Amino acid sequence: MRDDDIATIMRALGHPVRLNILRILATQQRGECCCADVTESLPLAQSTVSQHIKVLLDAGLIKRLPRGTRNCYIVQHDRLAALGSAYSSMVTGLNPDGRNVETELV
Amino acid sequence: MRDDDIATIMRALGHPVRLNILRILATQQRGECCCADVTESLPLAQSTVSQHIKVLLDAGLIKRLPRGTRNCYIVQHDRLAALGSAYSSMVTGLNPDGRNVETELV
DNA sequence: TTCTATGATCGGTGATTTACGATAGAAGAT
DNA sequence: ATCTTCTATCGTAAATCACCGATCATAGAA
Repeated sequence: MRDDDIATIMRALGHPVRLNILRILATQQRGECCCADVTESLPLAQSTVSQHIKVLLDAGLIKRLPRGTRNCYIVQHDRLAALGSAYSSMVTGLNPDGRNVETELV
Repeated sequence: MRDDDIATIMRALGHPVRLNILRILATQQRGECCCADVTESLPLAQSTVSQHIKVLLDAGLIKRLPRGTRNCYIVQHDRLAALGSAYSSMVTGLNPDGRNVETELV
């Protein structure tokens, strides 16, 4: 994973509302449906939520599922995991002693 | 770690130049000195680098060490690890099956 | 077909970010 | 004391972001 990709994803995660949206999406059991639901759970306009969703989409952190007249979104857990992976190896690489300060992986 | 803190750190890491700066700082063996060195390693003006450094400072990702006429910076590995920790538990929390997609920790 | 609901997108506003050159202050050297 | 070096900060311009209301396209219902 290139630096640019890491930065893009980090950036997408770098807003509390977007962290919240991920959580809201994940909470919907069966992954079924979301979107107006998300707006309903937040003190923001629909257009604003839609924009935040787009940022998450562009970062590949969620996926769109057209469901008739509405769009549902599901969290891309593998992508989140991939970031964790890339991040951990970056942190490990930064550590001069090579000791794994904490997270072991990859 | 609160969402706001996670978002702040993520955001600080959400720029390729800043990832680079972390790497440059980490590469200086003995953690000794940096700053003009950083500017030298990047195609950016000194003032711009200084601003990026400030973002990293504010996020607690690096620490300033006054060294006479110059300032040196060192990476705060524990802070990086703390984010990894917070991130991993967040991702785990997002996963409906509770299975740990990958990174095990905390 | 016409109506309704959903949600993406457009246009706009104000705040923030990224970049720069210029400046200023502090520490060390002369 | 003066000069030099280093670097934070200021001022500025351009780009991007976060938010909003309004609009438009689409799918389903009437």
